Amino acid sequence: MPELPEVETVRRGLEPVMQGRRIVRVEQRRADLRFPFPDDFASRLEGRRILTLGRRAKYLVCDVEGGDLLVMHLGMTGRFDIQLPKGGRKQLAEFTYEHGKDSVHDHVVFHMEGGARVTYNDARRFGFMLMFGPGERDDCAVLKGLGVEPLGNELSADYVARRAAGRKTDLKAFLLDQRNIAGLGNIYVCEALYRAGLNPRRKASVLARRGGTATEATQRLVPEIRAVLEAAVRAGGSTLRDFRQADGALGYFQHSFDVYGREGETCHRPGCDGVIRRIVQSGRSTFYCPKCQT
DNA sequence: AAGAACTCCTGTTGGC
DNA sequence: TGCCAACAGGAGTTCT
Repeated sequence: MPELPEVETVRRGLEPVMQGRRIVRVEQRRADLRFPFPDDFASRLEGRRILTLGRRAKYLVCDVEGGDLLVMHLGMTGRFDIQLPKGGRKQLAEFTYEHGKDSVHDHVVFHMEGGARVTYNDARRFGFMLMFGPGERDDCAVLKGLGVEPLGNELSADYVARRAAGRKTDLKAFLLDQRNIAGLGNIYVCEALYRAGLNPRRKASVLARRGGTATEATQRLVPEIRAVLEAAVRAGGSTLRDFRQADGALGYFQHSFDVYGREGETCHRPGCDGVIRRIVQSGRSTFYCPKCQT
């Protein structure tokens, strides 16, 4: 659920309490999420420092002291809550930690040096945590096949044109496929296609080269993907159902949606009086304006 | 081999 | 109010 902007928002929230800090203790409350936890999950982390807390696409990636790579994915409903010790260096007993009513879905608690607690909660358990040793990290399966990072320099009209060549799938599915561009999800694909004025049902091959250069559609789409993601990161992500920033604050980009969740409402584009439609593609809702997305 | 369908799991929402 | 079906931000696996 969380797409790139939400994961980046979570990363920024966790960074001050996790990066460079030692994990004192790990409470692992069940054997699996979407996948089983790694063997010795807790013991491989306890007593070790998180050297870096990074993000790749929708994954949180931690370099752990000693050479392990910790890879975490939030799935649809994963979130982290941070509890800080009241007044700084106090005892655990003095935490103002209130178990939410859904604490049955608190699956992992990281107790950090300095007293912060970081709790992973995930109702649907589509998220996961995996670890890769020094010899395994280079071919870590979940990260290996990912396409380019949309906010990085590798995303270009040429790259997209190359990936889209000969593809018979529609634009929506092409952009959701993490092997092409890694980090987009249902919401931001809808929003980017809207901004670029492209109909989600068109074939991905409209993005392929014509006569040696990327098409005008591709030239339009690529900057819009960047723009919508950057704006969403600036807004702290989008809050729909469960998403919160790690400090409990709400993201507010959902107020800027042009199409997502706006079925039956009027198109925002100046001069367009289209009505936003919802269709189903690849089993997921697509929202678009049939009048100005062509 | 690409593309589509199915699957995991729980909570919320909307219609009757 | 209760009940039930539809739906939810993801993505690996399995089919055709």
